[in-house]
Amino acid sequence: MLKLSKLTDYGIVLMGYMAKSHGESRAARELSELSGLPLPTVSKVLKSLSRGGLLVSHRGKRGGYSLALEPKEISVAEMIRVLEGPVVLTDCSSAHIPTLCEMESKCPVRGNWQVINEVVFQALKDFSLEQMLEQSSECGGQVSVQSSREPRLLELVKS
Amino acid sequence: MLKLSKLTDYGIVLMGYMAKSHGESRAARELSELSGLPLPTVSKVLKSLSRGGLLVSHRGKRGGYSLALEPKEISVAEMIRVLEGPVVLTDCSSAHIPTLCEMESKCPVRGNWQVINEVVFQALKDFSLEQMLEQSSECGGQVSVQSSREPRLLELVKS
DNA sequence: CATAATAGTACCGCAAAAGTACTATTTGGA
DNA sequence: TCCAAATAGTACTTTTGCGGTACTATTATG
Repeated sequence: MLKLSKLTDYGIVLMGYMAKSHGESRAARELSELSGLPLPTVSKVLKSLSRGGLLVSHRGKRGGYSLALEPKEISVAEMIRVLEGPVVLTDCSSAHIPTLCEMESKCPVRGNWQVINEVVFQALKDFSLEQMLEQSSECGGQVSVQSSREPRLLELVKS
Repeated sequence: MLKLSKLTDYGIVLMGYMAKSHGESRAARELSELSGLPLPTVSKVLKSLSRGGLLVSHRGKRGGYSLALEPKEISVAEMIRVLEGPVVLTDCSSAHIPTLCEMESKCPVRGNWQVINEVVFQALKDFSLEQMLEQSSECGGQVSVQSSREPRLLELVKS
């Protein structure tokens, strides 16, 4: 379903918590309690984010993680890339390695995947962590953001 | 990696072959030989596309499949939807069912996933099967479409 | 030096994808 | 009328990779 993995989902949520308390260092345990996610999982994800350069880690007692950049400098695309690799929809379009798809010569859609990837990537790149924290513009963010926006989405998906 | 499943990839390639010989009915065996994909796999995928309304099937001897719509009327989004379900990046944004994410009340990024989904979906919707058949505008489509375009993609992904 | 945090690694279970096989059904043509 | 060739449907097996967990090492604070 073109879905992100759960770990990626968690990671973006955790980045959201980090951004909300910007500047402050937070331990994995804290974030685990805040988010309700199991500690080992949180640790794993934070480690990835740290290795990917989106968080900086402070070891030792009173250690923790803090954001490496401003929330507005961090794009959704970047978080996805760090958490589950580059944004590419098909194997054939990820062929940096010269192992080209053996059917490439006769493939009728060859080449155009990369255009699509680029478009999707741009969409994700233009959305920053800061923007993700904002309340949805319409429907000030009360009870049911979901149900009020759902028809629109559904309409699009079903069309 | 935000990747499509192989079956979906195959499906879109097969739709490409169908579009190239527009109007003509093609049997699964033909497409299997054209594409080099194993026949059972091709059958499976064509069946899905048929059930999804993108192909029409003709049974019996001299049967086969043909396109249900004009190539320009079929979007990449539609093919993806038929082959692997609606385009939604996270579980929480697919909640038509009122089983909202239990962490929703405290989720810092709540609501905005739907905006992102919509953007991605639009990008995929605006790309038609017809467009996928066109040669890439730059680099007339000779030997190495890949290697000539790859640096651009890489640059984007790495940024 | 003890404590509390991250870093790293390795492992296991499970679910979904991918592929395959088999049978039923339909249709055209000899 | 019957056979052949095609799709339809179902069910099974294998594999892959995600998700989760445990354990150990390392680092820094007080």
